[in-house]
Amino acid sequence: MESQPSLDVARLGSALDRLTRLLRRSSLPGDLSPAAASTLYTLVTTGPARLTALAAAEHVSQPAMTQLVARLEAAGLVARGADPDDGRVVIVSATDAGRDLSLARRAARGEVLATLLGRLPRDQRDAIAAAVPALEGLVALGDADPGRA
Amino acid sequence: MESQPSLDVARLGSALDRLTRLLRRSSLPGDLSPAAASTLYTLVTTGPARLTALAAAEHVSQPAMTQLVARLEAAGLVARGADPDDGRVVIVSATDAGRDLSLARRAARGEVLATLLGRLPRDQRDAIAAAVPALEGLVALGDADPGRA
DNA sequence: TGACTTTCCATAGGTGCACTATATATTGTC
DNA sequence: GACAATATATAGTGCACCTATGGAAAGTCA
Repeated sequence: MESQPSLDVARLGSALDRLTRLLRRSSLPGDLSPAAASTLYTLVTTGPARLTALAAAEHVSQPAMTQLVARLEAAGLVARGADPDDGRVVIVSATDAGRDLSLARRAARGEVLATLLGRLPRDQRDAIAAAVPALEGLVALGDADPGRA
Repeated sequence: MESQPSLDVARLGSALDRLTRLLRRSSLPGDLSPAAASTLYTLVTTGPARLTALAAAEHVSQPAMTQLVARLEAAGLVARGADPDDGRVVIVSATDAGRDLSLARRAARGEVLATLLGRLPRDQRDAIAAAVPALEGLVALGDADPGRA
């Protein structure tokens, strides 16, 4: 463990956890479960996907994704289509309403974050801004290596 | 909104969300639900508390906290005690086993984070280290103002 | 071609964990 | 000693996940 005194992973982990719970309980439009919101977000940002691929991407079982998509479809947020080349697969895509809702939620969460950030001292705000690419890099590493993370 | 081009709140929010989900699905000892883990963590770090206070702190209903504490008690992680001055209240405290488990989970999550951080370029790692106090400040702001966040 | 295996999705049954509404017990007030 | 307020427990309900299994379509090979 190359533990650097300047980087306390326990503090970082705790702060990340608490910050996310803070954002999660902020009121967002749409009343979606975390998994539903994440799935919709994935569909909006990366385009249509088949059910099994979605389940893998969201780390839920395939039956859970079938149910989740059924709920989203009932809410008019996604549509199910057929693959012309393979009669088994279901192609899930976000509807216009789904896209709008996802973007609205993203914007609302951004508002909350922006409000909090605006009350932070300038140097701390700058420190967070400087860390954003690094945090994204961390996520990319974790996604690429699901075994360890 | 004083939107600075250097701080994309949407990117920050997305990165935080994905990072937390990454950490959440990493295997931790104890098999606790997120709410249970958070409650145990609160008890370990801030000491014994009454049921209603715990429910408020964790943002769940009082019956949900009653159930949660019952599960934690059955697992031997917390103990329920009486208040000598008020026969109605239940004082919940972490047992030694609960304290050990919570610390072990915190350490395990730190390990995962440390592993990921170790594979990040030095400058990015430094950027995250520099942002830790600011992230903690953000959490403090959010906790102090539950209305907006 | 026809049987076998694989892949993709749906359904069934069960569980965990949250919620609202309500009951019970204790405390403080008049 | 009623009465209101507070702290917790119980009942009933619903959502969202899981494993196990079923059925349909596609690929494989004698």
